[in-house]
Amino acid sequence: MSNDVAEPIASQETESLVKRLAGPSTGKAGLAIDQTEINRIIAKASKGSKFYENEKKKDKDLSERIEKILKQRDDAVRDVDLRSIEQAADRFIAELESQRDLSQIIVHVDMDAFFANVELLYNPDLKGKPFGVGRGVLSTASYEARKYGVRSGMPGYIAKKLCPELIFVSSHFSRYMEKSNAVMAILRGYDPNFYAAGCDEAYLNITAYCESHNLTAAECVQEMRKTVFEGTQLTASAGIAPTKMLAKICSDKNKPNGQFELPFEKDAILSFLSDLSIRKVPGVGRVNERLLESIGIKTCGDIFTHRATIYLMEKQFGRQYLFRTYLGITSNVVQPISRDERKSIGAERTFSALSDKEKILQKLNEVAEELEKDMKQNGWTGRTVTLKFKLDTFQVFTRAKTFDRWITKKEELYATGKELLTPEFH
DNA sequence: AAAACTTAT
DNA sequence: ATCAATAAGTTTT
Repeated sequence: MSNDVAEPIASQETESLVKRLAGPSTGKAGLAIDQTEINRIIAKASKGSKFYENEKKKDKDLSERIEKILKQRDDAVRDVDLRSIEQAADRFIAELESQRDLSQIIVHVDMDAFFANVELLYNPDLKGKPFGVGRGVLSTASYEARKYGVRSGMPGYIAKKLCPELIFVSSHFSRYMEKSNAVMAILRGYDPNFYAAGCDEAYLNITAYCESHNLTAAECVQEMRKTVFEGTQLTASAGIAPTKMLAKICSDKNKPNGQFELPFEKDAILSFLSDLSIRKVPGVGRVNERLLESIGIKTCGDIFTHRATIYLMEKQFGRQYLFRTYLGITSNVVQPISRDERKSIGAERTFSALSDKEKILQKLNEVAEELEKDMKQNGWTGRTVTLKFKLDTFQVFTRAKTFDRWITKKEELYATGKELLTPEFH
């Protein structure tokens, strides 16, 4: 360690930018020992890069957007009787409260450091060591690595700065899929209608299972996690609550290899939420976090304090969503995604900047071929072709074209992509 | 409908 | 020096 620890953050580097550079998963996951110090190292490591400059611009744009919203709020709040707005909000909230349903037992199961723990089974020497899965950008990090602030989605070279002993392990997707299938097969036994949210997490409604097996929710989930472990050698954490949102938040409470049950009572739910960071709420990412923070909302409990502002600015903040979040009255419907609900399929590649048009078109052909292969494999098709392209400045653009016929062949995909891309060459 | 923006794994 | 791939939903134009 050198004496740079005390080096102050450059003045133009706002707090929000430093936080932004630390990546989207920071703050969602539990905080490491000294997140401020970690953020500083990350900001320093990425400083001056094109990525950094792009993030800086996005941060500035967001700050301006927030300023505008605050002006709108000032206009909206002027000349109104806040007391009566609050009463209107209270009536709105009371109406939502009357819809509370505590009858369903929802579970969110979340595999612990999934990719990392699968790799551990194939390479036990990694046990106890900090390692990350993936090259370039990490898919996940072992718990030892997380202590240093290493996170999924983090570029390897920054992870290495945070944890110089970090070991890089290549990813093996077929291994993860095999384990994922094994886990999901076990979960299906507890709820045939369960919803797999990605390869390492799932939502279940275990109300019927508990009833027919004469088990409490906690006993059922304990047994479920034990069965998963015996069948796969992998640990899972779980949350038990009356809604999907609450179950998901609870699954984080005793991670790894633990479970947490929220009492199925209104007051317990409200107090659980009251000091919970708004960032933990599914759907609140780093942008909405800043938006809400700007009007004083940092926790779910703050939603009530600022209910008048939210009520007045329905469009900007979405009062139904926020009031439901405050109450913990959100969806408790668990159902599988049926195949025909699929909305899009895509393929993308990142490569070092090319100025040669022919070479770029060659890349386009590659993704067209891969996309055709993926579509064929599963019998999918579509009528809108969207071309997405990213410059070396990290700016992202999309161009789309909708047809009145189904597009399936790589030749059509390539031709459409080329047509959409050509006007962009200059 | 197209493009941008946000979130999530 | 170096920051992904994929999908879905929302908002704006």
